[in-house]
Amino acid sequence: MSARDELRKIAFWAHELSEEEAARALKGITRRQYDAGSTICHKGDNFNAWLGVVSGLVKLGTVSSEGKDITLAGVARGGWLGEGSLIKNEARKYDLVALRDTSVALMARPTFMWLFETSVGFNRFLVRQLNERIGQFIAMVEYDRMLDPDVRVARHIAWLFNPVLYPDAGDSIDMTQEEVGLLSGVGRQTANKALAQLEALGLIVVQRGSISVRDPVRLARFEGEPKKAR
DNA sequence: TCATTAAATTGTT
DNA sequence: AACAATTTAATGA
Repeated sequence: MSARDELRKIAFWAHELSEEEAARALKGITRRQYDAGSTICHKGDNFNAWLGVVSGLVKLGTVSSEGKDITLAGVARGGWLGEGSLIKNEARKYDLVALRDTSVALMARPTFMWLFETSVGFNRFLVRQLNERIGQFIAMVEYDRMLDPDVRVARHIAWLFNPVLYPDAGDSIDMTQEEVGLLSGVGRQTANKALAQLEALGLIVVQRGSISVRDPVRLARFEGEPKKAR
């Protein structure tokens, strides 16, 4: 099997690379397993690798001064993160925690830098990913001011299925309603109601400990139930 | 394999 | 936030 096909199993951007680049990338990647709840890297660590989520779910967050757990984003399987800290060669700004039993791929910093400096395809992927994330953050600021919890929950779930960032995510994700709440910045109880609402609309299917998306397009565009029908 | 118990998750107030 | 109901996991006969 070619290096590119081999790499494709854990990294969807493999098709952007030449055969030589893929071979070199593969050599710089190691695999590691994390149990549910375990910390992959702490804020402030010098985690010298670029991280890909092969299976499971990783939470990006911090702990506030009062010890409250703040979830900033979820990264679904297929997602790659940490290029910012790698490129700038600085300490991690957030904690990374495995929410489920999670298998990750770690690309050593020298390998990452080599790809970054030599591979056009790799940079195409990086730019696409950054662009997508910026769009997400802008949207987050935008809807943060209209506090419809159903919309917040809908967006956050939809983002976990972003086809640009996580093309291999499939259509279901293992998350409790409490985790949905943490991710969306609403209480568990609110998350519960929102999920029920979204399920009633046929956008998702809620199962115990997991959520399946039925209509990703409408879910991402969901803007709440209008008070008056249009 | 089945029954019992503990733990986790969910639905409500 | 607290409580009850439900589902899953773990244990041991």
